[in-house]
Amino acid sequence: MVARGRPRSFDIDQALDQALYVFWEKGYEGASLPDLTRAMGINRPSMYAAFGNKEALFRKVIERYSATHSALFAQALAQPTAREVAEHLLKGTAGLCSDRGNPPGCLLVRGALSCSEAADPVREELVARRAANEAAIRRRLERAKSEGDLPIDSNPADLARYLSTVMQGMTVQASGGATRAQLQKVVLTALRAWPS
Amino acid sequence: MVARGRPRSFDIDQALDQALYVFWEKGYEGASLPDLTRAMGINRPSMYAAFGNKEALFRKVIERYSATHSALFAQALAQPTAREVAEHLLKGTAGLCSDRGNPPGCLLVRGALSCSEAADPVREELVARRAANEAAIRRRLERAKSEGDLPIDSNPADLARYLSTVMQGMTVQASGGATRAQLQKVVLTALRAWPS
DNA sequence: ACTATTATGTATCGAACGGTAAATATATTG
DNA sequence: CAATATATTTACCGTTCGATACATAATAGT
Repeated sequence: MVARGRPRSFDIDQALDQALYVFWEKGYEGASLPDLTRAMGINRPSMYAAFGNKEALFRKVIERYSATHSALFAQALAQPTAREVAEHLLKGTAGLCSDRGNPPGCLLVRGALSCSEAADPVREELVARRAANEAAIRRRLERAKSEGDLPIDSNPADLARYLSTVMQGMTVQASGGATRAQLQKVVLTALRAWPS
Repeated sequence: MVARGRPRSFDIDQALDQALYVFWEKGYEGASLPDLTRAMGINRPSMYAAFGNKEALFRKVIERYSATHSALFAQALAQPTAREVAEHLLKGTAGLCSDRGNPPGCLLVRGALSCSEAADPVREELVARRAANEAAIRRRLERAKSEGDLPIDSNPADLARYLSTVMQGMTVQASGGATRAQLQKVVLTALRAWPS
């Protein structure tokens, strides 16, 4: 498969990164095509030729976002104890949510929490990805419990949901202007609920 | 001040309630004027005559929403101990977030978490109201601390932010389909972080 | 050089957006 | 019964939305 025709004048991944930033800040529906193409440095037909349409672009952006951040996620789940898993997840989220280089909070939450019917497929995709992340935490905690790393009366599903809730809440906090130091204190408080 | 001219054919508060429901479900930008006027049972010029424009309508809806729910809020803050304040806030939020009669979660979070620049004033209004609610919790906990109802080494601001974070996280959870039972378990876990 | 293929730039599409002008309907006041 | 005042209805405004048709530019293969 050799390249034919006029070569593309922009880098796909670089353009996706620019689009990511816009979607992250404004959400799926809040980001207009002029917003996106301006940030990407291309014009509309080039975007449609390369990515299909707005929704397909968003899905590719989400895919890229997840791939980038799954490393941090996987690293947290790879911690030796459940307690350290929780710590890494919460502290990592606090760090991400207060990274001045990015819009505040998590794209999976900000992307389409509420929207018009037209964006429902996108909203459901984000719901599914949040659920998948929570399920991954739950499975890790189930393993921890079977290893005796969590008390016999603890509930991995409940703990996973609690962690997800606090992480998602941090996105709202960050969107409201919470600082890194403030989020880190939230993490310390939240960890006091962890079974010992 | 006596009524003159043709009388209004609809009830203002009832129309606001219908608009509330639409904004609650779709957010400020996701709710279109046809969505709103259809739910309100009136046509566009009547809406503009009665409320001004879409943003003014939203602000009146928010005002009404806050007034309705401030009762629940005030009741929680009126609990005798800090522990009971936290319990009431979290359990009340879990109940509200999983009320099948309403869209899932809190309007102050769902209304405009991320949006286009055009909706920034509305987003900032919601940020301010969330901050005001958190400040009210903080003041109640400061009082509790001064009354010896909270440990001397506890931090009311941090605890208030933690409660806000969990409550806001529950809105995201509810938007993702979490059930009442699941949210109640989140509350029980979250309360284990509470200082004794 | 010529053809085939792909990307880009311009100019535009129909639909939906928030918002209104103007005419008509329904009430109170004198 | 006018005269006045407000509400509703219809039809429409200009703008922005996501998405494209079409002509032009730039590459590879023969």
